[in-house]
Amino acid sequence: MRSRDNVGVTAATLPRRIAHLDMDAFFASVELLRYPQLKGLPLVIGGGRRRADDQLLAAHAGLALAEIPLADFPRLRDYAGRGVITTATYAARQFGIGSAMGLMKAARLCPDAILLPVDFDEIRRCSRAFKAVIRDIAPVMEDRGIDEVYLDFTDVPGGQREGGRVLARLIQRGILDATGLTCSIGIAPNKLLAKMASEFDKPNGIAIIWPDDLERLIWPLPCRKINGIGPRTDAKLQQLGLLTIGQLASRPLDELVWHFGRSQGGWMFDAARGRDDSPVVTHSEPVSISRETTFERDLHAVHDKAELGALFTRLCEQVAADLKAKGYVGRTIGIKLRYDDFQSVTRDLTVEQHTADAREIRRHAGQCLKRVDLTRRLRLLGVRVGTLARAGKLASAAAASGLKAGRSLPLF
DNA sequence: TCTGGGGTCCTTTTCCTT
DNA sequence: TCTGAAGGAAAAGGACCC
Repeated sequence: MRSRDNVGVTAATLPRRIAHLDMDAFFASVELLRYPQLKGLPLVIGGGRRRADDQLLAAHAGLALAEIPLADFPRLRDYAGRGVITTATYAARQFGIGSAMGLMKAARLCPDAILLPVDFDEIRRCSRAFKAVIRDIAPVMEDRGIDEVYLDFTDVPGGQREGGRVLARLIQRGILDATGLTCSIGIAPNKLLAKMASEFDKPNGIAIIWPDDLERLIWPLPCRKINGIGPRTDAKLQQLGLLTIGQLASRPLDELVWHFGRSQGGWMFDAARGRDDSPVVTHSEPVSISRETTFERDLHAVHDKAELGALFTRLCEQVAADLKAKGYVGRTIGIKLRYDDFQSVTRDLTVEQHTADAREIRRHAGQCLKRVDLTRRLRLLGVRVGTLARAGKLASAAAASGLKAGRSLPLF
């Protein structure tokens, strides 16, 4: 029996109703609001080292954005550099273009596709706007990044009606009115299933999963559809002949633990059965703050010493600025390098005093740099600060200790 | 062929102390 | 003094996500 309307039940017996909301093609949709003339055309968002549309905007100053002629938009074929695609519209995907693909490869597949850089300020503004709408309606919200959230409908008034569909519709309408954007919502007894459900009816859809839908709707899906099974784990599962979630669910716990370890094996065993009791987390503190950059061309620690040194300093300054802007200090300072063969290494160092000072960060990060092989060519350099604490709580202690600004050491 | 940037979490290794 | 066990913290790497 299915009780889809739970009018009159007491709070203690309300079944969990968890929603996952995912904005539809968020980055591309935000651009289409500005440039409606691009609707239906192959559009790629990404790159961004150079603002490909700067010239466009400069050349048409005074003209409404919607009136800029199509012929003047930057095309994929004109791009030179190392970027990857953040997102592509369906029209672009028809050419075989997809997220995370190198832009140079995409340019070969569809040279005429329009290329726009990610406008993070605008994206963040839209993100705040749609989340504000949601919070007004369903305040138990877990932020899962720029374009998606989990919601706990269980105790929201009306959250149980039609299994959550009524509330979901209300949220969709509110977001559309406030931002002009559409989203897809999946509702299920837990986050795991809600996340899968939100993909069932895209775009602008609502999908509901009930406990007894597991075999019919979930088990035929590939294992990769489980949030947490990525390309590596999926390849390993395929080697074991486990292609679908149903096949995964057919394996005993000890077999999965044998192949994947206690933690991951146990988790997969539950996930394949649609079990997940993780809560909707409404508040979280950051664990680390970092900045990294991939160079236009591979650099060498000796031959490109000046350039690398300047980049390194800038990364430290950016991390320091980010820490200060967000009100944190940290005491684990680390670096990340990527060599020309794409091998990555990290080194870090935990110090006594928390800091958000650029010179201090550079000094400790410089110590880390001395512990890696700098004879090979580099393609990426990053700086990270972890073991964070709220700046305010430590401010007085730092002042009392008479913290001195560190001397910067010659590096590179 | 080509592979960004900013994160989190987990596992394994290493080092230190008792 | 040497050795080993055990446990914890830090370091390093890897997988995954948006």
